[in-house]
Amino acid sequence: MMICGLLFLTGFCCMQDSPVFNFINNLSPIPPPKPSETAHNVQLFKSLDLAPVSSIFASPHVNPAKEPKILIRDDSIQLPQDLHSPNSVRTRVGSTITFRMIRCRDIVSENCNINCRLNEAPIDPSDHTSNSESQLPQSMQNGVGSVESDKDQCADGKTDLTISQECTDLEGMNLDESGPDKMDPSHSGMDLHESQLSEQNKDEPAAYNGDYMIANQPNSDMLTLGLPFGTETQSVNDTQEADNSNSGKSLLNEEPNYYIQNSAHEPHLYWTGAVEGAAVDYTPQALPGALQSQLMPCNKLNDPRDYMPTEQNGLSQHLRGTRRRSLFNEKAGASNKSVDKASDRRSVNSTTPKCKTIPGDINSKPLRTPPCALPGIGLHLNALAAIPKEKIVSRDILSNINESSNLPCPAGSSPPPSEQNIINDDFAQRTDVASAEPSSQGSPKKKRHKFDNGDGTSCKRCSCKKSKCLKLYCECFAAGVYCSEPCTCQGCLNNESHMETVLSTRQQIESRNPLAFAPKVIHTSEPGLELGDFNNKTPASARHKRGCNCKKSSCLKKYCECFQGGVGCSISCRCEGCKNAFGRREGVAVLSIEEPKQASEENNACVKEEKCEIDKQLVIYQATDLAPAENLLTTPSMVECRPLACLPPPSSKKPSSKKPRSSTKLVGHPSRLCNSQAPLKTDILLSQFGNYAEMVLGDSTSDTLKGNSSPQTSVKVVSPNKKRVSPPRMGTGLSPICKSGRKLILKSIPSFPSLGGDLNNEDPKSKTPAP
DNA sequence: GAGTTTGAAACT
DNA sequence: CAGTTTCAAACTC
Repeated sequence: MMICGLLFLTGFCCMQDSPVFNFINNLSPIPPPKPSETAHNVQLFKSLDLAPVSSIFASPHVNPAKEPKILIRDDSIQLPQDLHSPNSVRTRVGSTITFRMIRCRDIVSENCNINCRLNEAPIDPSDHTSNSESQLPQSMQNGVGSVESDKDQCADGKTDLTISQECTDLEGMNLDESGPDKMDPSHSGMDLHESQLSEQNKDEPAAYNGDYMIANQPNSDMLTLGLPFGTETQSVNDTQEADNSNSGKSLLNEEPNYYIQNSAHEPHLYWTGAVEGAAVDYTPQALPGALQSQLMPCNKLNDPRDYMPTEQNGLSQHLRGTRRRSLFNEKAGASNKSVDKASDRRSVNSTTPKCKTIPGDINSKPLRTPPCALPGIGLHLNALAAIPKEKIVSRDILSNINESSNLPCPAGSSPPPSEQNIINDDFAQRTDVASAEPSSQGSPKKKRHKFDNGDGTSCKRCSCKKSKCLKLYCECFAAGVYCSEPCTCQGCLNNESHMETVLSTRQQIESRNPLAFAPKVIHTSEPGLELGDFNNKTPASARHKRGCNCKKSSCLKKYCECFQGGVGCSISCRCEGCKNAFGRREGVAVLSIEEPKQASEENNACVKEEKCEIDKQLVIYQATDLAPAENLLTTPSMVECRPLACLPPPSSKKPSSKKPRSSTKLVGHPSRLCNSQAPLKTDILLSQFGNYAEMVLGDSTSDTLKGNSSPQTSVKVVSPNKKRVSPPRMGTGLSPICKSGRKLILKSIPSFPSLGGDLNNEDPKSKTPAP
């Protein structure tokens, strides 16, 4: 029965003709990439599969219009019937993006909560199982949205909540999952779960850091989810009811506000949402990556699932992690290790019941999922998986995303993780890069394992001492995220409690340099145009926006932003003796000639090595069709879309004071956006989002996300000889994730303000805060 | 883990 | 805008 139901749902979702699909398409200007379709399907599928229980009710907050589950959940929540009505559905759909974002948030927080509950709160396994089981069938029968079934499920209490949360997580996860696998009926169903579970157990020790868990609860949305353990059972029902009143409205009607508020209060939440949104925003090239990254975050979110015995976790993570990961990982063993570790952490943490939860602690560093955490990834790219509470997005994820995005994009491509991104931050891109370096340089040791996404989106862990984390020196601040637990900073003011200070500081910095928070790597809409094709392989499309000024590092070390970002140096660079493996800037040859022969020789050697590695990576990507999208490498910077950065200085943006290049497009990391957003106040955030999104979407969307480009771009990128934007940045995490979902998100997401001059966007003006 | 190096950011 | 200082990451030992 379940299988049939799943198949039915997936089929439904897959159907382009389906109202949902149409609706989605209408929403987003960007043509949904094929992956997206799969993603949707996947999501639906997962929701059903993974969480039969989940179907019960996702967190009341989140009601993805798209997903039947969500609807169901809402119903369970007692949302107004309107919602259920076709109309209601549509409304939701319209707000889908928002919802999704919320969900991401919720997912994270929820996951945390869930974990805590699971661990801490006594739960009757029998109940849980029974619920889940029973629910599945119901959900199946009910189809997308049987309210009643949901309600019933909800009635169960804790168990239900957990389940629902899981479901939500799953949903989020679904996004991540690219999906073909998921789509497969074979995979779907209990079988998958079992296999996955077993794998999960193995792979993921499970210990989730309580820290991660901690986060969101304080917020209203999360409140329900975040109920104190002790009160969980009762609270569940109560909360649900309360949520019903609130959630129903807020979610559907007030989504924007809701979203914003949450974000404002809790970076995490904000992040998650941001992440998705970010994905949307990202340039086309970036988008794919971004989407993935977003998904990744979601995946990371999934991590919580890991805790859960449920099969779901296993599915999402497992699939993602193994496959995607493998792609990147293969590239750089080191990176892989880092990723794995990150994943391990998560799993471990997740498994461990402990929730450090500090229900109320907003300030406390939000959960960061370990950047590396991303399923496949470690996190971040910091971001998602690990998403620090505040930073949520792990660069790992981002990195993953970025990487994926980069690959495909290269031609045109794009972007970014730090963390992830994502969640993470360290992951992909940076790791890749790092890995590349070591190989070339042979200094494997040291690269810090930050969870960088590549660009820092991923979980960044700063260790600021004097800057109070209010300067660009601070990665967290620069990434637009609040400092979180992993940070070892002193006198940190980059937290929610000092939100105003943070914002004002950001504004100051932006007023000084509108692009200060912009992604460091720019992807030109047309590769090679502005920047010109440098002899090097790096596609002109992705270049360091500003250019580096390296002198001693020869652009072969992370000191070089270009290198760090996995992009070649561009004309704008003022570096000396540039040996950037990703592409030397023009004129470098001359410089190199001038330079001592030794240097040149060394450089060449290094370059060759790096190239080889890169090529290998590229090949890998090529090999896997999906990979490109997922893996698209994005430079870390790319990954990092920072919403905050996007925020136009309140007063006025300086047109392009320094760096902005009219033609070039900024690629932001989705994850990053998310991150940045978190810290930002809602108003600002909203406005930023819109603009930012526009910026990103404008050009890039066409390329990567739209799906049009994806294949081609990926291929181009891959082109063996040329080192393109090295995936490196992208971070280890390949988070294929959110490919499809992202698009949706993008549209829904308000456009972000364009960055200074770079962005052509109209947005700055248009910024219209969300209602 | 401590210390050094490096280059961006901040400041003047 | 240029030069200097400050800063924290990257790197080395």
